[in-house]
Amino acid sequence: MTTTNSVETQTETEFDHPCPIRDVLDRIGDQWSLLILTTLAPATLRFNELHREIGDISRQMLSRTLKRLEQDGFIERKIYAEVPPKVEYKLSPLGHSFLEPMQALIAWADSNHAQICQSRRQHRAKKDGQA
Amino acid sequence: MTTTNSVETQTETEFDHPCPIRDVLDRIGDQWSLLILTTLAPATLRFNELHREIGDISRQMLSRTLKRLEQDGFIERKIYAEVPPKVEYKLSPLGHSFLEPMQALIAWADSNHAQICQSRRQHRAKKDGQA
DNA sequence: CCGGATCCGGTGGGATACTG
DNA sequence: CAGTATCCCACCGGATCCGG
Repeated sequence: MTTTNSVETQTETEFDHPCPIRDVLDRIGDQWSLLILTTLAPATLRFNELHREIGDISRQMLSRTLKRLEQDGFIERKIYAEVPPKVEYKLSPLGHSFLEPMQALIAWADSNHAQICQSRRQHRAKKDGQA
Repeated sequence: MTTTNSVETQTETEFDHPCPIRDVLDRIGDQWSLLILTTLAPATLRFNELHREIGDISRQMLSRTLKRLEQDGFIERKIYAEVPPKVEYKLSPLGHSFLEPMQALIAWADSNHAQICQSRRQHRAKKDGQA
């Protein structure tokens, strides 16, 4: 196993996660990262445009998630020295390349979501029947 | 946006998540699901075999995650009416089909992990330089 | 307009002990 | 062997208020 969380009791876990897959998924698996990336895929957007576009995200989480995505190199942030401030976000080449394999997964999710829901209902039915 | 978490104040969120991608990622994005699936991909395993194989997972989480994966139809569980008990876990067809697009993502993570780490270090360096 | 700071609840996940 | 029950903490994410 490539886990090895052994010694590092650090609260950081910021860089050099030993397992690439885990590392990537930890970043992408959160509530918002992927949604932001896909929203940003077709267009460069400003902060509040993004906020309106996504709708049900708090400004906090948007800000926080954007920062992480930027740190990880998925998106690029351009600040215009204007008043009022203007900040634009866009995907980096890395971000775009990430979305390619991700598209396959998204397509899979779309195709198989119904089956998953059905499976859940069946198990739910069994349980209710027993109880 | 397809989020619509509107009314459902239920603690469950068990079935019928409106957004397929979110739904799938919520299940798969946790610490253990994917690791279990990949471990189970090449071989059918018993509970404790799985436990040893993964190593740093608690039995609780193993049990809990297996149950969810089974409910969602990713794995199948076969109980042998023996003493001592014997339970085998294997991927379902759905589970196998899921791993196909997932492989692409795993490959991507492997290829680009170094770049992500580097990007993190650069940002870290910037911050430290300023501070 | 673009966020940061703070508070606070829900949940993921570990440790341990117990059951069938 | 294959789990469950309980406790407990860390962290994610929402709400709100504040600053540049």
